[in-house]
Order: sequence, then structure tokens, then C-alpha cells
Amino acid sequence: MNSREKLLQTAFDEIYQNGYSATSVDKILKKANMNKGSMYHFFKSKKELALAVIEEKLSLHITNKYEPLLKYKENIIDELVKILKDREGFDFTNGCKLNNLVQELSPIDKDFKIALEKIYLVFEKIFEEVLNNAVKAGELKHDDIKALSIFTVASFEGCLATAKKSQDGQVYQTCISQLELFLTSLKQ
Amino acid sequence: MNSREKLLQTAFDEIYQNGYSATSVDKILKKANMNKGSMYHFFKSKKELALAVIEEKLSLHITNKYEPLLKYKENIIDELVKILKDREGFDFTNGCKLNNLVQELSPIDKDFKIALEKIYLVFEKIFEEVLNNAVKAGELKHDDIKALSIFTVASFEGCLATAKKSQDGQVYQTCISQLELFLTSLKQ
DNA sequence: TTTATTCTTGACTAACTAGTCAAGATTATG
DNA sequence: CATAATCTTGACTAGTTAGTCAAGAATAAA
Repeated sequence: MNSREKLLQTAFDEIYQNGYSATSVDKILKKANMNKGSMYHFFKSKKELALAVIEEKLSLHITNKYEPLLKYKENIIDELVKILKDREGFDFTNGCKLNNLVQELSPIDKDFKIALEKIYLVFEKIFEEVLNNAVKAGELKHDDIKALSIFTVASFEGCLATAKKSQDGQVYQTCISQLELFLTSLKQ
Repeated sequence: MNSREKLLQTAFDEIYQNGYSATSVDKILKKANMNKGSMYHFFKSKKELALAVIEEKLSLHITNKYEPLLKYKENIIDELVKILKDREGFDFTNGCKLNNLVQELSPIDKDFKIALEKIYLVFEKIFEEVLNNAVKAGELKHDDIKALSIFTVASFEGCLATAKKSQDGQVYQTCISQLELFLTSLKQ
């Protein structure tokens, strides 16, 4: 791992745990064992560093996690629910990496908003394709798959957010059980 | 409105629009037309000011908005859905005042976490009571009203969050339509 | 080996940060 | 009116912030 990569990873971790505004450049550099000039050689500002984190780290994080769902040709809803419920190793205290950044940064900066929305839309697109596959497989009956996929992602994020407020994974499981109930009620 | 009240309202607005970390004491004071010593006469720190905002302003904001739902004895689900869908004047770019603070502050400070969770639990409690009223009125059939109320609040927050990512109220309407679908599917 | 490019070092700046303080103004109370 | 409590003023401090810069080290290309 080269020094730029290490810096990106450290910035990703720090911003995830403390938020963008509350994370200083100095703190990231200390953790990454890098000097200031070195960072400003790779990135022209703190904002550019964060944009690189979003585009290079966060983006992969989402697709790596959810793209595997596209391969299923049967039991699609079950596999989707399984991946939503299985939060092994998830940090319920700090919540969702994507949603944290969206909530903090989208309103205050247009470049952040654009970069984050792009990832979020990919996220929704994957779910839309998964749900469409379920329809094709005769597993699901619904007249607006696009709306359903938007809602599925949104309510999933809502379940993570409500668990974060309590810092409790059990709250998440209680909450997501109702999304499961909704999705399975749409089974044909 | 006395000067303390004006300070609280200004701090509420500023923190809502920029987040806690990104809002400086100086900026709040300038907007509120108050001097530093005056603020530190009322509150011993920035954190205490924010806690007062949460306990005195945010708390009322939530109960004023959702407690009216408790009065309905019929068409309860319809009234609930109506209040969720009617976002007249809502700032979709900045999102939900409660959720913004929860997502930013709960993980980084225990006092904030406690104060915010308290309000969130009141929010969920109101919804639980509303849904229980719907059961009593014979409108709703469900075997876990507590879980359903947690999910209803969570997915509602998720719909606001996904609208915030796009800064678009239409996205909210699309999203919330699916929660409506779920709730009405539980009608008896 | 020479030369050009890339990367690293760390001191430096100017602006901003939360918070302090002592003196004075205003208001309430006896 | 007197005096006590409350509130306001604004300059001040010490630490932190993002960002600059010039010199040097390491690496790649000729």
C-alpha cells in the first residue's frame, strides 16, 4: 500500500468516525504518519481529499457489498433480505458510511452532493435490478419497482439510522424485520 | 422574545443548516446580535448551548408536530399517512432536524446521545400509541405494534434522508408512497 | 551516470476556535 | 431611594485550523 492509498484509507476511517467537519487535516496526517506537504502534493485541499475518499473508497465499499446480489436467479428476495439482516461486524454506533456523509455534506457543498448522490443512485440501481430479477423470476408482484427499490434502500438506511441513535444492533434487527415483512408480503 | 430565547432560536437554525461542528459560537452570536460574555452568562459552553437547543427547542418541535395524531379515534391510518405525506414548507435540502443531530452527535458524545435518544423515543412512542389506537379502532391488524412503530419512524426518516441526498421533495413523495402502501396493506 | 520527475520534510502564516474576565449597565427587590 | 442580582460589553488568551513554501530526498527515465 503506497502512501497515497494509506492516506485515503486513514481519511476514510477518521471521517467515518468523526465526520468531515470535526476531522482536522492534522489529525488525519498524524494517524497516517504523513507530513503536510506530502498530502498537499496529492490533494490540493481537504475537500479534494474527501472527494477522493468518496470516489475511490466509499464507492467501492458500496458496490462490493451489494453487487453480488445481482447474480441470484432464484430465492432473490430471500437473498436480499439475508444481506440486509446480516450485519456481522457492523458498527452500529457509527452507522452507514454513505449515509453519514450524505447527511453531513450534501446540503453544504454542491461537489459533495453530486459525488455522493452518484453513489447513492448506483446503490438504488442495484436494488432496482435485484427487484426486477425477482419479478422476472415470478417471486414478486409490484407495479412500481423503481419506487419500491428507492423505498427499500431508504428504509434500510432508516433502520441503520435508528439503531445508531440507540447504538444498539438489536434495535436494527427489530426494525429490519418489518421491512422483511413488507417485502415478503409482496411475494407472489 | 428575550435574548436567551433569541440565542436558542438562532443556534437551532444555524446548527440545523450547518451542523454542530461546522457552526462556530462566533457565527451564532453574530446572527443573534449578542456578545460572547452574554452567551457564556447563560451557557457554560457551546455544548451546553446545543443541549439546551435540543431539550427546549427540538423536543417541542417534534411533539408539536406529531402529538395531534393522538386525538383521532377513526381513520387513524389515513391521518397518520396524511401527516407523513404533507411536507408543506419542509426543507428537503437540510432534512430532518432530529435526525441530523442524531447522526452527527450521538456517536461522538454521550450527553448528546442521551438527550437525542430521549426525544427519538418520544417520537416512536407517539407512533406506537397512534398505531395501537388504530388496532383498537379495528383498522389495523398486526402482531408487533412496537416493531411496526419503530419501523414506521425509521423508514419515514429514511424517506427524508433519501430526499435530502437528491435535495428533491418529489423523491420523498415517491419514497413515502411505498410506506403508505405497506401501512394500508395492514388495514383490516 | 546524468537529468528530470515525483515525493517528502517540517517550519511558517493568517485566520479562526472556544472560552475568560473584569468592568459596567440594567433590572428587580427591600 | 438603596442595594442586590442579573445581564451585557468587548478585549483578551491559548490553542487549533487549513493551507504555503522552499529545500532536499527518492525514484524513474535518458
